[in-house]
Amino acid sequence: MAAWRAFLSTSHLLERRIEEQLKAAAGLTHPQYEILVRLAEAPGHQMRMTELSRGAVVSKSALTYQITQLEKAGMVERAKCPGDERGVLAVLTEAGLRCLERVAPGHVEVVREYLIDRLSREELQAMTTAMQKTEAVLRSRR
Amino acid sequence: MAAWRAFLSTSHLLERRIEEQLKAAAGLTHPQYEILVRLAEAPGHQMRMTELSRGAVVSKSALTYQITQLEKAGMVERAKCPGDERGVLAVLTEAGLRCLERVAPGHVEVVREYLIDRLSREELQAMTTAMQKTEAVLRSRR
DNA sequence: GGAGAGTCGTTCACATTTCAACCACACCCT
DNA sequence: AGGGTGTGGTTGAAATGTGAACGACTCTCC
Repeated sequence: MAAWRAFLSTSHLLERRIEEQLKAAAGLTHPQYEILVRLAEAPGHQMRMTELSRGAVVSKSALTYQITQLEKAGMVERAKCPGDERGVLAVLTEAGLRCLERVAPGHVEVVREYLIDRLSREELQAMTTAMQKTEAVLRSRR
Repeated sequence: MAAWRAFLSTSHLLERRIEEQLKAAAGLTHPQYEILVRLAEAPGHQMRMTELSRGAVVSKSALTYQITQLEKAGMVERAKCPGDERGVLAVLTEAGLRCLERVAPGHVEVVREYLIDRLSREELQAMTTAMQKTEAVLRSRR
């Protein structure tokens, strides 16, 4: 259980640290940042709402809310989904992409500083496979 | 960065799974459960508010809220702190302890099922030290 | 070709978290 | 003593998260 305790505390502390950094750097929340990242990686810089919410970062309704926020900030736009009349596409705007490019280095820096660079290659490897195993199980269960 | 991605997704997914289990088993939220656990472990089943909030589980004001909820549920009581007139002690009640004892096995089961038991001894060890290192750094920084 | 079941995104009501401001008390220092 | 500073806990407003319910659409299968 020590493992679990450490995991829990660390993930919360790290989450806070990241939130703080992102807020300071660009006024973004962590969920918002994750959304931008995923959109930037998607082909055409766009993605279906449901698909986006499956990233485990946010629930469906939280996503609706966050996309609205990002739309107000001019970083994302909604578009009709061709071929599926109910669907909505979230599309990254130019401004959104630029913002992401501006913020990403600082974010990565924090993650490295507190997590990645503290670990040996073996530890990092072990943690990654551990996380991936668990992730796979959790995803398959629902 | 794959490591980070995996870590992030997994912690969110796991968090949801746990929340779901606790809610079903006892109508508790995860933060509430953590509070009960820490109180149960504390000498005299009691702890200062601020100390409790340093566990990284919740912020000060969130703690005030949660303790109020737990008080309504009869699982915790507030008491004056002898020797410090401003202080408040959160005290675990009999009912709170019984509830915890009833719920804990199920909770532990979930954590084992999804995280602990999926890992080899070495992986578990590596992950634990990794988490502890990071935790130490994060705590020292503030 | 149409009924029923499932999916998509939004909305609602509500629970919770955050941040800043606040009051009361403790501590320090002379 | 007693003023300044710090700490402990609470509060209020605002932001965000959740789950259930909804309306619109698609799909499947007869």
